[in-house]
Amino acid sequence: MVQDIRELNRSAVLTELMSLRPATRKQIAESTGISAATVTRAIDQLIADGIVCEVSEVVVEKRGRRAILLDLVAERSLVVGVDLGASSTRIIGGDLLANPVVAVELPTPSELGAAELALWLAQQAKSAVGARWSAVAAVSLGLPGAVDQVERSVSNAPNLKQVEDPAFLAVCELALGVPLLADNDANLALLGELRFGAARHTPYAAMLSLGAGLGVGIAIDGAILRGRHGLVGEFGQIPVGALGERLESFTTGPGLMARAAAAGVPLESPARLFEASGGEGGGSADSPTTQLRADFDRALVTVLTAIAVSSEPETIVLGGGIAKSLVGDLGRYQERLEQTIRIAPTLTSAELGDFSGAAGGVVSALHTVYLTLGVEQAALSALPKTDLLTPTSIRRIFNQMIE
Amino acid sequence: MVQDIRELNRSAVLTELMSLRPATRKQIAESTGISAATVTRAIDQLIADGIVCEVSEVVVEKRGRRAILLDLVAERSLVVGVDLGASSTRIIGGDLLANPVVAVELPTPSELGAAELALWLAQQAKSAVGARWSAVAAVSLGLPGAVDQVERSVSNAPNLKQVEDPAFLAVCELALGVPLLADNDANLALLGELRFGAARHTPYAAMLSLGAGLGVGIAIDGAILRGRHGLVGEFGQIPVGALGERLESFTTGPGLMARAAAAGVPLESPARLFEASGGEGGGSADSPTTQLRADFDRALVTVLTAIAVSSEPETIVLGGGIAKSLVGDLGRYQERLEQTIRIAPTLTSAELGDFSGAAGGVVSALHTVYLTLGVEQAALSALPKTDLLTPTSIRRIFNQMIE
DNA sequence: TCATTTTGATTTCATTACGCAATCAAAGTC
DNA sequence: GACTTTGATTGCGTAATGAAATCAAAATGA
Repeated sequence: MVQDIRELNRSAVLTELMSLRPATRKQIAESTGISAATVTRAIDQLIADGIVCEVSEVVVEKRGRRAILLDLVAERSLVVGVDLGASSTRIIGGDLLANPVVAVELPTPSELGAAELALWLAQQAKSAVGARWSAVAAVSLGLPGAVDQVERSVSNAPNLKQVEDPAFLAVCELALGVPLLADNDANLALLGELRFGAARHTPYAAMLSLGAGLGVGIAIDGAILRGRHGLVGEFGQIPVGALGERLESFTTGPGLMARAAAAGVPLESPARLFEASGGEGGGSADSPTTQLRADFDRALVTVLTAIAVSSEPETIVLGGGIAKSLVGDLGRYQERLEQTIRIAPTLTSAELGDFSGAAGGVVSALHTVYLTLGVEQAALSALPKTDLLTPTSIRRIFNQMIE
Repeated sequence: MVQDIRELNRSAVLTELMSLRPATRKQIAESTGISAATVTRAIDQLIADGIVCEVSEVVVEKRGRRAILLDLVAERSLVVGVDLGASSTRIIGGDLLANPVVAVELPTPSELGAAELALWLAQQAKSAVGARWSAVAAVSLGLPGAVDQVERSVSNAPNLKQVEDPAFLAVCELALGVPLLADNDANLALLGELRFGAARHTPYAAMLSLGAGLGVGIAIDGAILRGRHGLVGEFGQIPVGALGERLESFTTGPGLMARAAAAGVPLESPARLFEASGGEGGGSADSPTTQLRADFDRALVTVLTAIAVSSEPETIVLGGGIAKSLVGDLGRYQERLEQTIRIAPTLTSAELGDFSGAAGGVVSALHTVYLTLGVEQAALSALPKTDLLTPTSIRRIFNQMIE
């Protein structure tokens, strides 16, 4: 136990460095309360381990010896975040500071079987990262379904059935050859937005992903709330309406299409509904389209309220295909929400767009790597502290990769 | 930092003792991994501080020196849990092992103003505990409203408006003269059931309190989920139904009475609705009563589902006045829930009955006292480890107090 | 009955890692 | 060029630990 204290201090020093991020020994000593002597010794160790390096001297117009800035050795390893959607797959690779080095978007070959899809995914990840694949320390995978973290099984993924096959994750991890984390796509999208996007200013946030399915991610004090069976967030299952229809039948793409068909309304795509019904008074009153839209609106306010009272997020981030059609209406929903609940969360759109999930994968993978380096668990929710992963940096890397 | 390690070990030893609870030095050494020498030294300190005492020797048919059992000094201080309901107030006082020493039930003088009610409450608590009041270390108070833990303010308490007045808590704490914790009554009831009642076998549970209001408490891994403004659990605000009515208008006492009146059904009390409409086919089909009951059932399944997907509890405990009328119907709701959601939580009734809230107050107060003694925060969710606070022990003390 | 065995608690002692303070290092200032 | 200032490093005494030896208290059995 007496030698444990050294390990403890090493963790504390590393954690503080990660949070301040470039920092001098002195700063770390001051903010941790650990003596300068011990900080020096811990940093020596961390440098010897190749985890930390001296960057450059601070340039300040001050007397005295220059302080030396320390930082994490970003190139030490890479992580990869993958968002396997029903139609598109996005992959982002980044270094230990979440600086993106790879960003690709591919159509998901949803016709493949479980094992084939797994192999395809592994192949795409490897070829995207290229020569530096050997440096990859972890891959995090977002799936359009409920992921049981205990059993490591996937369920309720109607839009990409094959990932429910236990072989999928097994083959995938085997083919990748590195630790693979799996999670619900809304959880990862929230993690992405939480660190780099619309929710970066608050640790209490939720993500509502509206597209082919309805997914919800909830963050409490920066940590994603995961049920034992990954059921948390399945708000689409809530029965609403007199007939006991599920909420998702009013708000998801397939649900809307089915309802339109039942009402005899021709609808090419869910997006058309939002164009047609427009803002307040588009379309004739009482037309089937207006009715569909009104049902959608009511269901949306219901989910939003349910999310609000279940974890009291400061912000609810809307993402997914359908959310794109709602950007202009956010203010209206916000108003209705404020009428419904006293302290309503703020509604915003996903800033990282289609890449929130993959970006969240990077974050989630980084967290496991940080833990192995000795960063304190409790500090993870504020890490990585970086502003390198932004919509523009992703877009830049993405465009670079295309040519 | 080097002397901190001693404090660290002291905490670890005390925490382990609390979890094993009567335990010998050797057991503690083994389960903490701390050397026997250090455990002895830490225990010496704890005994000197009057926190721990040697109880008796273990009686085992074994050779060798007898091990000495250690335990917390239960009489060191008392805590009090108060559940201030709109109609009844319950008070339980217990020692550091949650052994109840006082249990009373009083009609709430709801006609009093904020300050008067506070004084009345303090007076009742003091007189219930009697001569040992000076030993009271903390009081925890459950209120029928949302309690903001940051601002320490109460809101949304329509059934006992005066507690929203900032003066209420201030006067109350002042009059009590000991630290006062305030929380939502459903949260405390959950805490009570979680440690001593229907949810004692799982750390993932929720409480649905149905009575004059609708309150929900959520526990994640044994810890009560509290939003910053205490809004978590206000599931009654969720709009359901085509007219956007709030969920609570279908399920709370006042809501049911209002709906009955609107439908022209004479209803003496909410309980009558459940007698009248009975199980599956009581009353004539399509009668207003049947309709009311059907609306209630649908709303109930909606809340239950919303609770289930928001935190994935293993058990949902039903408490409050209306829940008493539902005891016989739990199986039916359970079935409907299982049809709605894949892995449905188990529905149970509150085992501590009307005293869950006060019992939870005892737990919550104990937690703060434990923290001051040096118990590790993370261990609190499994403490106190005791089986002294039971429905029967409460009832026994309660009856003793009456004569 | 008394040495022996067994098991729990305590004490002894070498080791470890810390923090304080002195010292060294590297800059600007006068 | 001596002085001052500020950051990093090193020497040293102290505190707390763990392993092992010792003590304590019980049952066993010749």
